[in-house]
Amino acid sequence: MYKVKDVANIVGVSVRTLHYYDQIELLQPESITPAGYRLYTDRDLERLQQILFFKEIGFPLTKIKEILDRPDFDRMHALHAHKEILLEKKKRIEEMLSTVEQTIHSIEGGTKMKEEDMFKGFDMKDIEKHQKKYSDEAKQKYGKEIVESAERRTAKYTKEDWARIQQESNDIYKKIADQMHTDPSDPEVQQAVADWRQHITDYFYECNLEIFRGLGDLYVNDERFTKNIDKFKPGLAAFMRDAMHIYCDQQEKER
Amino acid sequence: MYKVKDVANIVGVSVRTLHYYDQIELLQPESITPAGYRLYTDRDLERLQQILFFKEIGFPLTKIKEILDRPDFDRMHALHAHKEILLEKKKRIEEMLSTVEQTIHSIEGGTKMKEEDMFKGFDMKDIEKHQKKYSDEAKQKYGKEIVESAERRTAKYTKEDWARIQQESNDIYKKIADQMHTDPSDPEVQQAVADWRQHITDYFYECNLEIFRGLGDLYVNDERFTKNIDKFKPGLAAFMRDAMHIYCDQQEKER
DNA sequence: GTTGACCCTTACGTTACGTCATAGCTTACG
DNA sequence: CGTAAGCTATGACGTAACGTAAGGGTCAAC
Repeated sequence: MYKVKDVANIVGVSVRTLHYYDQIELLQPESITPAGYRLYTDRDLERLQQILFFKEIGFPLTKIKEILDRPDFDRMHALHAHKEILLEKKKRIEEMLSTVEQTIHSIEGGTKMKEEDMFKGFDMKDIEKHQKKYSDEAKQKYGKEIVESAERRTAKYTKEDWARIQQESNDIYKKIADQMHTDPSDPEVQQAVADWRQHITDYFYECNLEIFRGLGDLYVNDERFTKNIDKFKPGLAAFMRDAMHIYCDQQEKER
Repeated sequence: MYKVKDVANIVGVSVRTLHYYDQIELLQPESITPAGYRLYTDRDLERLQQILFFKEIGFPLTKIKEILDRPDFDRMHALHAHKEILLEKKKRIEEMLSTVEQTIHSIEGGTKMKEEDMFKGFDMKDIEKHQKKYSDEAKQKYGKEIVESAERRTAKYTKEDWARIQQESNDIYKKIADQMHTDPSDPEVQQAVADWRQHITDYFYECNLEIFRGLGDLYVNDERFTKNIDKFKPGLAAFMRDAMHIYCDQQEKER
């Protein structure tokens, strides 16, 4: 029979932790004295030890309770699922690290990094400017008419409209960026690309396949586009161009 | 002038988040209507964008507030410090992953993994067994007398005593493990090693330099010791042996 | 019987919001 | 001009896993 502090010293946790585990019914001492003192047995200590093992590998206490309270619980499945979670977390942290390092690097490099470069454009003016770029480029390549019709349409948009449009386009970018580990011909990617073309058609101009293909090229040939797009994820611009080409090839074949 | 929902849509955060940022004075709208509506300006949006950048790389909001509120704040230092934190987290997760994978592997391998292998010894009996190992080994190498005197002493210990002793020895292991990035000759390490010898002398037997040095060798030559010690941190056993050797060399020189 | 070392419960603080609940404001429509 | 839809606001509780008092019993020893 061990009292709280004995247990705490033996396994190296705090008394508070034992109180808490008692409270959430994760580890309740086998007996209690008339004075209310918790008395733990060796069996309790074993359970605690198991709790600590699962805790060490990052399981939340609720899961641990499930695992320990139900002997039929599929530990193997739990471990695999948990591994996935850990891999996700690791990826997140690695992304953070890479961003931090890039930031440190670009400050050290004396580039001094204007904030406009550092952050994605977001407000109405930025979106307009962004669109202007498209327009100018498009003018040279596909004639004025389309562009002017686009400008007539965008001129009417309220700031709420712009917000929604921006949001929607961000979503598409993100969806594609999330699929960069697969192939540009992947059905999910192709669906997102189709959405992207539809988005442009809906909000800016009738985006035929010729224009769409040219737009894809623009993404890698014009560094203003490349930089902006690659902010979502490095390499996204090139990936999108490939996906857009594949999309156009397939559409043309279908006719 | 944007209302909360406009801002939320534009930058992709929730209204609640904006309320919260207002509350903790991280981002307060430039003006408020008579009805209490928050009105954000472009300047506010820029600040929000910066907040999101630092949040993305994992800074806590309190730090972000410091960074943004004080233009003289050393961002470079903050970034470096933050990088360290991220590296720590990454290490933790990688350790978890490795343990999870080991566990999965040993279950799959049909080894079925007895709990004694899976968990560190912790209770009184385990500690005693653990000590027995020392005793047996010591018997072969340094004769019975010392060992028997140790056993006479340890026989008197209560479970509280054992708990305290175990706790203390764990602390020493941890202290040394924490210094593994430095050299075994590092003063802090050497101090901990001295503590370790004192610990053994205090609670088990008069640990002279010859015995102490031999004990260090045991830590890497006997896998029962190695495995137990390396549970604190892989490589700890070897590191301790090196540190103990250096300690003994110095002590012998001083005479 | 009085220290001193333990033990107990209660309860707030932590992080960054999500999720109601309740209620006031604004705007478009009939 | 009334009203319903769609905003907005302020609480306030919940989350995870304890840390940290506060205030107050218990037990063994001197």
